[in-house]
Amino acid sequence: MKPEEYASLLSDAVARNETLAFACSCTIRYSGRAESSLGLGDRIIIIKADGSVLCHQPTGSAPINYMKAGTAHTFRTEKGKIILTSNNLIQKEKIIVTIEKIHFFNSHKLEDGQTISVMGTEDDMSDMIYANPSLIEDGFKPVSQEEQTKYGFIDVLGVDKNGTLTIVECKRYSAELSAVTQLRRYVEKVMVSKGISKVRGILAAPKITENAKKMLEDWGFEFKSISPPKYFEEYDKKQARLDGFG
Amino acid sequence: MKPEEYASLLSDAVARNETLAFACSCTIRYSGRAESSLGLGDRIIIIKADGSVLCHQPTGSAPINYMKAGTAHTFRTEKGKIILTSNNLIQKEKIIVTIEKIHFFNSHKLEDGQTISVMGTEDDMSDMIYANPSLIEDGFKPVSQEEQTKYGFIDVLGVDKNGTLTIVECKRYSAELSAVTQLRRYVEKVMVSKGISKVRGILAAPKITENAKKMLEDWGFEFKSISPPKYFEEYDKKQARLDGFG
DNA sequence: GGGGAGAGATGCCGC
DNA sequence: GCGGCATTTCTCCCC
Repeated sequence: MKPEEYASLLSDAVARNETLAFACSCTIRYSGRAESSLGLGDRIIIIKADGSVLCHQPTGSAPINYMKAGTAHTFRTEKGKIILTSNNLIQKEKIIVTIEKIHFFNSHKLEDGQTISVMGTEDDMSDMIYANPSLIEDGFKPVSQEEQTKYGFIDVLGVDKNGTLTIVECKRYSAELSAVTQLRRYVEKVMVSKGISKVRGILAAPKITENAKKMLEDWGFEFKSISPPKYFEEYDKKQARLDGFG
Repeated sequence: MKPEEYASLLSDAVARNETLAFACSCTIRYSGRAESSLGLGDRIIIIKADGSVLCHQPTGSAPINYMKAGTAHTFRTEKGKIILTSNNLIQKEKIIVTIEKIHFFNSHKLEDGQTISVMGTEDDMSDMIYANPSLIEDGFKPVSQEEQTKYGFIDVLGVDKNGTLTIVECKRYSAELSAVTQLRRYVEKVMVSKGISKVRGILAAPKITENAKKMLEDWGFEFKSISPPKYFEEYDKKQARLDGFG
């Protein structure tokens, strides 16, 4: 197929609000929040009906170039090459793809009204602690969840068995230095805003790095090893033989 | 085409180490670090030669499900449906895609030896400051870049015109609360490790949020408005009429 | 729309 | 491999 024919084929698919997927040999240039340049090679390019575009190299899971919904796309030809210009006026961003050869192309009108449901997040973790406070320690009583402060959001605010105000910061993965400074920020803010001199800080996570643990202890805070809940995992152990998922 | 034929077509393409791109109506289930479930709808699925897989809904720029390189993929049929099972034993992760209908399919062997070059990053910003220290203030002299400390990496370490040790933390976007706590962590660490009571902290970014500015000032630190450098932007203003990029 | 924080973050680099 | 951290982060939620 001639470049001119491909260009109008691609243009028409975009005009019909279809989702496009094609593989090509191309160079890519981006200018916007940052700037990038990529030499000649094979890539997969996807343009969605909402205008978002993704450029993928043949390896790796992250796109090499991309633009958000609301981007306008035009195809033209120049010296036997197809040139895709993707422009987002609001974000002041632009991608130019100079295509030497198209390996394959397809497009289709896609429909999807579903929303993903995810379990095992940090929210689920704080829900679990709120519902089962002894996970933190005996006598711990949650007072509020997602407490708003000027200096940030507190995951779980509670009182320990001695009546001391206690702030719990949850992390679903290994807690690092930034988790400790985050906790410290909340503790300091609560001490000032409530005029209390003693506030406990607890970092709840599956594990913590060495440096973070040191910094945590330097500040008189505590670590409690807790993992986020996973519901499917339990379910799947029982259902593995029924639905083959496990 | 029959489901069985599609299943072997897809299997063969994976076996030949090609990159696959197909659109289908499907349900998706994920289990691994967390767990997710997605009902029936149209999606684009890409499987790369390195084993990485991406599942995209028809809108939005982020994949709804994905797995990294090293994932094994098998296609089989069950009750007229094609079932893709993607398994990563090392990461203990699994995706199951139950495909009702394939809208289009393509695959191709892709080659790409290029590496992207990005400009306007935080590194470029600290390079710029190191090369042109007066951007911070008159008399500022950088001492080292990317100074390693137990509590993190300092972007630019320098001395001001009065000989006071000064730490500069760069952000390429708007500086928020976490940028202030990061700077504070470095300043405190340097004060302790070098036994100095007076260390200046400067946050260099295009802009800063209201709350971050307050916290910054509460801690006696300073803000300096600096943006990351962009080369194409300048070039393109001059070249706009020559290469059409601008 | 801005701000703050999580994410199945990802990817990079350093030790 | 872990750790610390930037990212064209993206996305969500709340003010």
